[in-house]
Amino acid sequence: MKRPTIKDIAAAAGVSKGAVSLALNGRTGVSETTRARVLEVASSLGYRPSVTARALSSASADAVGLVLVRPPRALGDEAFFFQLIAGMQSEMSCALLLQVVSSRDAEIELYRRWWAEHRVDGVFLVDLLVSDPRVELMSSLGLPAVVVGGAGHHGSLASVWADDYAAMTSVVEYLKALGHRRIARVAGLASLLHTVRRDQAFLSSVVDGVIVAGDYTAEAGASATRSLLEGVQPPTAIVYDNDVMAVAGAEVAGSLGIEVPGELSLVAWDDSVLCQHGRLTALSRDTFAFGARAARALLAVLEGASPTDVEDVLPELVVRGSTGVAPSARASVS
Amino acid sequence: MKRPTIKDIAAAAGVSKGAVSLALNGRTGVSETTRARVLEVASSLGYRPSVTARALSSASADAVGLVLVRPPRALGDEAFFFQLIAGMQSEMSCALLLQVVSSRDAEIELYRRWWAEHRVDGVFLVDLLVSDPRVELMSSLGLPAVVVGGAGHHGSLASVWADDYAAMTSVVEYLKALGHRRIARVAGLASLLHTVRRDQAFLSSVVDGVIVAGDYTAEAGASATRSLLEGVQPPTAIVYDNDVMAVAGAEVAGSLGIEVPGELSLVAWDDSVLCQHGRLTALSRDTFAFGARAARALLAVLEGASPTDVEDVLPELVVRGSTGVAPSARASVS
DNA sequence: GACCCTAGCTAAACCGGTTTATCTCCGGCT
DNA sequence: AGCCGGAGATAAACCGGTTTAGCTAGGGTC
Repeated sequence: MKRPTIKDIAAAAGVSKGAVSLALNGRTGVSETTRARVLEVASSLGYRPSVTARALSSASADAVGLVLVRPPRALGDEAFFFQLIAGMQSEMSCALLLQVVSSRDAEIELYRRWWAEHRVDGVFLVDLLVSDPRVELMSSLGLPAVVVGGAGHHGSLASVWADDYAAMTSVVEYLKALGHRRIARVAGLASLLHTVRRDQAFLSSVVDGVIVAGDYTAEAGASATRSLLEGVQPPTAIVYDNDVMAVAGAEVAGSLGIEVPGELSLVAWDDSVLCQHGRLTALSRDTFAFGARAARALLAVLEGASPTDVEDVLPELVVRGSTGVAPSARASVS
Repeated sequence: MKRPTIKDIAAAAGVSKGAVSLALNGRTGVSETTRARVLEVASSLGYRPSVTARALSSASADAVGLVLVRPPRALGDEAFFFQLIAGMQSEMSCALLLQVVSSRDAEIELYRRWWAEHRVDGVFLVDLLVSDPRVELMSSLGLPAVVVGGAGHHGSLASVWADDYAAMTSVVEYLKALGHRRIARVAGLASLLHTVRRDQAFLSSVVDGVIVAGDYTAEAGASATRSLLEGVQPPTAIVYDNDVMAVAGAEVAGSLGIEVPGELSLVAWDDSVLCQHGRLTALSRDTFAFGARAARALLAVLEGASPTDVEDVLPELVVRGSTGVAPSARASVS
């Protein structure tokens, strides 16, 4: 089986290849009668232009790219990215080229390759680092890109982000209002920009705070929680950087016989079915909508709009059963 | 910035384009000394071949495709697909072209397009229907494909599958051994092949069974469970077709004051963090490994191996707190 | 020495489009 | 009548590779 090409149409319509190209792309240079005839022939032959061929002559590749740096096995548990991708897809008519690599270097190499090969029209940049070489790379390559989730301005790149600083501050204020003073934070990867941002917000608004590093896995959440609770001065509240660590932490607290929220309050960052069923108070944002917004931003850039920074709505704290008045505060009240 | 092309290398090495192509692809027709020189020049210039251009002359597209038919919003909750994709990626060196569409027709159209445009070297087919037009399409197009999750033989296509029939039978036998007689099944979409297969297995091994249709959403799981439990003769055990529906069902049972597993046993199909935290007995399979296996199968087909049917390991029943001896059986014992 | 074969390379066509240069024809203006 | 301009079309170059046909030089054979 063989698909019709532009040459077949040209022959069938009795015109040249060039004329067909002009006609199909709605450009001037052919008469309306000829254009109509060409379109007629094209549709009757079931013609579909080849993106591959078109990409060769420096036009659109009809795809955008996303590279995730992560051990593949860990990826499956992170609903965040899948939600994000689903949201992106909802706003995109073109395809998404997705590849998972295991190192930052491989990621950069891949972006170079995709660019060199005209494989994508633009890319999403996620997991922004504190000083991210990709930002510089994109502008030097001239590859349209949207920074997803990195607060602040990034060179000439468009970005879509949520205000992690304000969100963290609001969480801490909420806990402080409940009487909590000794508050702990189980953080995500220290190399990520939003981790630093949340760290800053946490430290500047908390009274007596401690930060433990984590890596988003259940194991990290459990061990961090254990070390915090078995320490000399255990906190009365813990804020986790994702849902998986928070649920694991809740389990550890339970196994240690510590009552939630009576003796310990827990907050998860990013809501999910997991938090809903664990009755965990969580900082909720609509990741699907976030992805959709990112996709729109990228499409806008591809259409020539000047890159803008779009701030997402502030994450909202969904209070469930895992947070309550601090034990010390309650003691002084009673 | 401009990437070096084969022409640049030819000029730098003082040979023709054709010779460079032969040299780079390890084909005969150039002397070893010339080949060495060309490779030298190529690497010093940081040359990367353009897949786009290569695809034009009917070679590899260096990508495989996956189309998901689903309302995008619903996708994010289905950890199954993300696990699957993560597993696929772990075994693939090439990129995955992913697109979510909303109708079966759009899916077929997309496969046609990708094929016509040489955009992918092969595709994965998921969510196999009872009589699936895609199977016929693939062989008529000559597009290499792997059927993922559809038990049985599908024309000339390779397939990777788990034995749903045997798995369902083992679940029912397990429940029967616990004394359950009135067993219900909350099924997935009736159009899917594996749903039918599970239905058949369920009906042929159960004594007094009833099947309620669902669509994998929490809402469907909840309403199906409610109608079952509020019926005249409520079942003593329910088997759900996925984790989301099972967890929702457990919640409904709780809100109705029905004790699990005292009065009602629950089993989920496909294990997940959700089941682990809900202490739900679940039929567990390694979806990540399943995806990896599918990827290997596709790569094998691309390399010219004749298509084979690979049977995945049988899902394993992980018994947790949601299943126990049937109430009637217990009554007769005491 | 004539003949043939083959290794090693080049030139050119080809893939399916886009884009530019060129060519023709027709109408309007002075 | 002569000139200019623009619309409408074509041929050809181009994108970056692959592939094929053809050319040349050298070695072996009789």
